[in-house]
Amino acid sequence: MTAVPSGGFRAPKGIPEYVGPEFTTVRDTLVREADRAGYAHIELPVFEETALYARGVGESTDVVSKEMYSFDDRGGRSVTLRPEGTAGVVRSVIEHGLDRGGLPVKLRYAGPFFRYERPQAGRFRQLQQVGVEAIGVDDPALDAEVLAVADAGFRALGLRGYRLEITSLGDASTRPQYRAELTRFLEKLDLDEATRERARINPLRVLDDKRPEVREQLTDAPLMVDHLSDEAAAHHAAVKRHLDDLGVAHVENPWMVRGLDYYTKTTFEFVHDGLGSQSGIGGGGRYDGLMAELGGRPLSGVGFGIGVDRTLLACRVEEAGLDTAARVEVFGVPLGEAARDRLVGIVGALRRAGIRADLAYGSRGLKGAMKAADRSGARFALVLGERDLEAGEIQLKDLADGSQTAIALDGAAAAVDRAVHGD
RNA sequence: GUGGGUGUAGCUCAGUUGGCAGAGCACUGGGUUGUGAUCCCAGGUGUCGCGGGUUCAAGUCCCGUCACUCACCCCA
Repeated sequence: MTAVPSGGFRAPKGIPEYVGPEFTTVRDTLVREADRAGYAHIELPVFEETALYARGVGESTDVVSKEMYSFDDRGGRSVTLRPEGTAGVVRSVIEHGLDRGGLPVKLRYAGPFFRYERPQAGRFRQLQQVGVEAIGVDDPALDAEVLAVADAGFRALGLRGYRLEITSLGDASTRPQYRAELTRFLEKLDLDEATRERARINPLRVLDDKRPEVREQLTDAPLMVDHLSDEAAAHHAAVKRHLDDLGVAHVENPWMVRGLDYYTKTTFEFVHDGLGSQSGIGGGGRYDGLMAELGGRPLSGVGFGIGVDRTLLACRVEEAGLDTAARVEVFGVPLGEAARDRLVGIVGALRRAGIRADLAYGSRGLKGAMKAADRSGARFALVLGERDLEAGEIQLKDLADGSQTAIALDGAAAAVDRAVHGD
């Protein structure tokens, strides 16, 4: 990274900044697909009381136990910068009784989340997510819809090099027995102390260890998908059938685990292979117990979170979805002060007409101003000098083919409007 | 939290056994005081990440530190 002069400020560690249109293009494309499926916008607090996450996300998760930005506010209340979105959405649904109307409640959100982690490629302390939640209906078709919305977002960006991995984490009726069986299996393995500790906290977590020596030992591990209740198994089969109907490609990955405790039944992750270690560009699943856990009615929900930062990285890797739109459509090139004064008014009129326009400020030479026009991405340059002022004209130059025509100064904005919109 | 790698111009980087701080790109101006994207010419602003040490001499060697980065872990 570049050196900063002593005394210079820099952004806090692990916090990315976005300059230019790429970030919003990715974020808004993902959001648009949720809008199409009828998800309403919800704007949530960026911090909540700490207990919400401790209870909702789960004390045993790494996110809660060692990655939260928690602090006491001036009133002595412990608050936490939101590490994920689902707990906040569920809290809001309960608090405002949104689940008393028609179900499911379908909401989508976008914004920054915070986790105190060691930064890495695709891993930030302030991460941007787009997410949806559909609460109140336990229907496998809804799981499939959520997955289809995420998939449509990635495809709308032109992404192709990702896959959807899916599995079921079962429900409360058989998970405890499975968990006990897995624990007995893991106890027989040759594992280091840190991994044993993880197994004690949550044995499922060990299943997706990436180290080859651990993976080898896990090939015969009991899997949740083989221990599903009849209901969970039927749900899982139905989700996959709906995905096939929707044309959403997916692969079963029975070793996949989510790091957040609230997931049940359907869980999934979108994986991109071009990103190095942090390959998950989105993930989520169904949560049967979260509403009740947070004091609401015992309703099931399903949702996803997509990492906008990682999706942006994936777009760069695939060179997809990031056609940089021109900053403006028309660029004014004045020669001299009188021309500049007149162009300021014309550019203003163009903007009022809904045309994106800019002009060369300062005292640049003609050549420099033309260069600026070129860099702006504008299709047209409006060149105005003394000669034109005397003739009552302005030069409209098509920067794509170099052709130039004189148009009357009076009503120039309307003429430019016609040229921009194709005659 | 653990383990590697790297810090030189706005960006990407070169810099020999320790001996004058460099290139390309970008930027600004000019060639053409009325025309961009091509071409030619000119122009540089760097605490060589920071602090200490060794040396006649440190971008270069040593120690520390900070930052960035990759992997583990975790997850989006």
